[in-house]
Amino acid sequence: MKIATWNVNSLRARADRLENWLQRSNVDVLAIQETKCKDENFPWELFEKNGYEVAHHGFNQWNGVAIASRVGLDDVERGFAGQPAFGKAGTEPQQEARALAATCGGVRIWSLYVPNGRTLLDPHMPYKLSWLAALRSQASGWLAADPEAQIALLGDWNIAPRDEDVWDIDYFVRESMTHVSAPERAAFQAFEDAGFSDVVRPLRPGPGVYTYWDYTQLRFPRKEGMRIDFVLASPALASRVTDALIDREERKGKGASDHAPVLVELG
DNA sequence: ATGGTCGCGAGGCGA
Repeated sequence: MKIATWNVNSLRARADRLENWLQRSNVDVLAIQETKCKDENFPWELFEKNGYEVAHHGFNQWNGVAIASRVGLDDVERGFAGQPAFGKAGTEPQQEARALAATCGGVRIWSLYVPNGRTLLDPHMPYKLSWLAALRSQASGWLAADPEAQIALLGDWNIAPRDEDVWDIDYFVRESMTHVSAPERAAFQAFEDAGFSDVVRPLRPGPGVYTYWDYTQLRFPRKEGMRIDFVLASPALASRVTDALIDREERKGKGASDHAPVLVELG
């Protein structure tokens, strides 16, 4: 079985590329982030005609997560228990469309779009950290309830856990950039401490291996990217991994998402 | 080329 995660940066804008990619990648399950649409604008037929069931969670033009599967799609869950909400001062906090789960081929799949944080001093940064802490708390509970559970936490984590995961760590530190700060890295490490491991890095080690390249500043041709999209697997699932791939080719050309798909093969 | 980007949705925000 082949599972993958991809921040598509708008499903509608990426419909043709996504369809082509589904056909050549041969994935069984795809976790999608940043669909950027509500259900009524979702391209349901794109998935159906290619043999995939699909579940979507999206309120508006922001965020949005989906799971497509051709090995079953059961027990769909929108958001996670205790998922923090966010609202600007004076407005009602909203739980954003950033987490969606389904059981596909015996694996509990989570499609996750972790809040960006924006800047180190922005209110979105404590939101990001509390969001991650709340998810980790839930994920620890799933494993405690069943240590043999096959769980995959896939998505855009908006964290570069190691210095080699950005093209120039000195620049990030000097400019007080997000994604590399100690609290963000600690929030990511907490998942590994809870038993969820990055199953791609051992097979696709850095440096210089990235999943995201900013549209601006010619980041892609300059090979200035970030590794921020991850597949974290529970122990039982991690033991099944036979291969992994970051599809850098998909970042090329006109009309590409700024993220590349990340794939994991299970035996 | 001394700036260099997208997408949504119709001006500015988010990444």
